[in-house]
Amino acid sequence: MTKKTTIYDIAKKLNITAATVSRALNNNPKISKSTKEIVLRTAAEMNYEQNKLAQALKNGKSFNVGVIVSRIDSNFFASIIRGIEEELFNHGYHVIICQTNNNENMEAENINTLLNAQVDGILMSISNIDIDKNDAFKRILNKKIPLLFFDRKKSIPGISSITIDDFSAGYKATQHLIDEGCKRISHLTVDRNFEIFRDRFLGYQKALSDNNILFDESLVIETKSNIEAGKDAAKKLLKLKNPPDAIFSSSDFSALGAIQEIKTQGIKIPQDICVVGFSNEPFTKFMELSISSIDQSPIEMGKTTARVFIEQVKNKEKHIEQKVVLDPTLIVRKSSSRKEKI
Amino acid sequence: MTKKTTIYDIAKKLNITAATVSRALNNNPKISKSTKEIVLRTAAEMNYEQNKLAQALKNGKSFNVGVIVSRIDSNFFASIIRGIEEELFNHGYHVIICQTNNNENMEAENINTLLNAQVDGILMSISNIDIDKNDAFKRILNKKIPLLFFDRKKSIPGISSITIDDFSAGYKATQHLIDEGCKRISHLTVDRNFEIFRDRFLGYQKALSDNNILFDESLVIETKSNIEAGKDAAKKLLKLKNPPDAIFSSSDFSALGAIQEIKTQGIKIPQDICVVGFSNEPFTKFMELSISSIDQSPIEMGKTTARVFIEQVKNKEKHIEQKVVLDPTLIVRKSSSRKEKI
DNA sequence: ACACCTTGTGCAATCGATTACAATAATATG
DNA sequence: CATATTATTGTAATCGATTGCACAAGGTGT
Repeated sequence: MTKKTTIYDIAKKLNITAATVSRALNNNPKISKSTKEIVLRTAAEMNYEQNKLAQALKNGKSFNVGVIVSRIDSNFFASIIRGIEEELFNHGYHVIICQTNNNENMEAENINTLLNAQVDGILMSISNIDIDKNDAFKRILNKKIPLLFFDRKKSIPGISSITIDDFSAGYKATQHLIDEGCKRISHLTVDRNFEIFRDRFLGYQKALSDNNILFDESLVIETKSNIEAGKDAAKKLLKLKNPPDAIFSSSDFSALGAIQEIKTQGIKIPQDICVVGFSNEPFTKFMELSISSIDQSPIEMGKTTARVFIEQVKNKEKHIEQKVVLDPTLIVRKSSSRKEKI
Repeated sequence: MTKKTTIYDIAKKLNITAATVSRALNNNPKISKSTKEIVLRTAAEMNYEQNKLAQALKNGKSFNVGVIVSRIDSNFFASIIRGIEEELFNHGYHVIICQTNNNENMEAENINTLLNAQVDGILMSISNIDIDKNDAFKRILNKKIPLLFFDRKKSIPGISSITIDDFSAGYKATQHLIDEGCKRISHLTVDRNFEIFRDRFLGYQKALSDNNILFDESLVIETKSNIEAGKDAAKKLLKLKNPPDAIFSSSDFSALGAIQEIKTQGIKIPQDICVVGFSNEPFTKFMELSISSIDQSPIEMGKTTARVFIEQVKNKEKHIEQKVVLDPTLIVRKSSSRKEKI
């Protein structure tokens, strides 16, 4: 008796039609109360469980949503996914996760398999920039299922996105450093071809000019987002004839690397150099020399993404493009607190 | 033309049957080369993509696997899921994630919805202990789909599990502390009703007795796995007439809390008190006073879990119970290195 | 030239649920 | 009491792909 019971089994047992059973289970008003009762009771007795697959095939709705990120074992993405899952769960959706490892081919492959699996939508943080040539994207757009970008977006007409205001984040961080008395502020970025990194950079630049500080490209270093890269960047900066008195990094990891290198060289943080990171990774708070950082409220970002998706599913017709921009929060900690706020 | 093309569309265009198209696409040897060629070409031209849902309904195989954890935004679980996803992707499976937040009802609910979604297997880290009364489990067992436990398991005949050797981990950590010269070793645990915590405790006990150190229950504190709890535990311990000279914590977070409290009280680590945590959370490595910990190689655990699942799917008949026990690694860092190894 | 075997396709049922339309029974209306 | 109306249930097609069985055409052997 491992065979699962279907509505046909119930129908046979009650000498009625599968159609009636289906209607009774769906609480169709056309079915009499007595029939509904007996069907429900019998279904329970027979341990009936709806086969979502059959249902999905019939209605063209799988109640599965694909989420694509570069990697899930990053606190930022994991938190976003947590938010997405929690929100979608309440609407009966399941989350299928895919990782690209920043590989363009994986991205395309994931999109394709998700589409074949008939997901009802795809939520993704884009990993590469030159997607246009990639026709996996065309497939999504051809199907009418919602596509949403979170965090890393690409500007495509009609496609909604949920991001934080990276420009504002860059501005806030820089302004804060200026407020702490810093004059020569360096910026560690990753790749300014990406909107998010360019915007952070632009915010940084704007804050400088708003405070009449001359922008100096030699203080900007493009580097990877890891500790080693941060150390290397710090080494370069400290070798300058006129080294910086602050570092605003687009990554907590390179910020940490920079801090380690700076301390190794006997330079004091925050007295000699202030440091602000980005993403509010858990470790920034735990350090003895806690690291100031920009919080992107990833769980909220995930929930918002999910909510926008739900909206789009409900209003199939009005495919309104939404560009939700969340406000980042600067979290000031010891690495940039000369004034003993904390 | 947003309508997706099916094998029927291809069939109509070529004046053949859908059956033939299906066989051609599946490279069935009964189909002539010429037919195969034209079918494949036409399929490509028409942008045909297989509807996995229909296929799943027919074969009873969805190629979806459910993964249930308490929360995804924990480095440990996220890494496991990363491992699972990477491994299963190569076999064409997708991963559906569910979170229970350690809520027994959510656990049951997730299992039920996953089963209704016709997943081909469920991989989970169990969150509550008294599952027996819960009949969601019976449903899994009644269906013949594989159920696997990772990390937190429950001993159920016929059910495989992938865990680390928690006893060995507890033993190693304790032995290490003893080797560093510690005599009064405290243990922070969470809930010894869980196998994993009990085993760590038992390993701790065994190491003590193997070294002729008297076990003292007053040095064992059951506490939550967070920083505050760790601080509180440390306070209690330091108030003892005879305080410990080492702490082995079943959680990196409470270890961190304990460290913070100990330092606040002006006591030196590792000179006065050595500390070893558990899980090798990323922050343990980043701290200036880096924290010794037990690495559970979560990615490997995830991959192994996925592999065992694949095996079970392939040998449907031989439902061999496997109990894979991975070897934990003690990572010695500053918090317990009196001998300046690092 | 006839029985027989290959090879390649078509026919039709199936997976499980949904739903427009038809049909029947029950009740109401004049 | 006949007809109109309503309440319920049944019939059958459909979603898209798979597959056992039947069948036709061509080839082989005698």
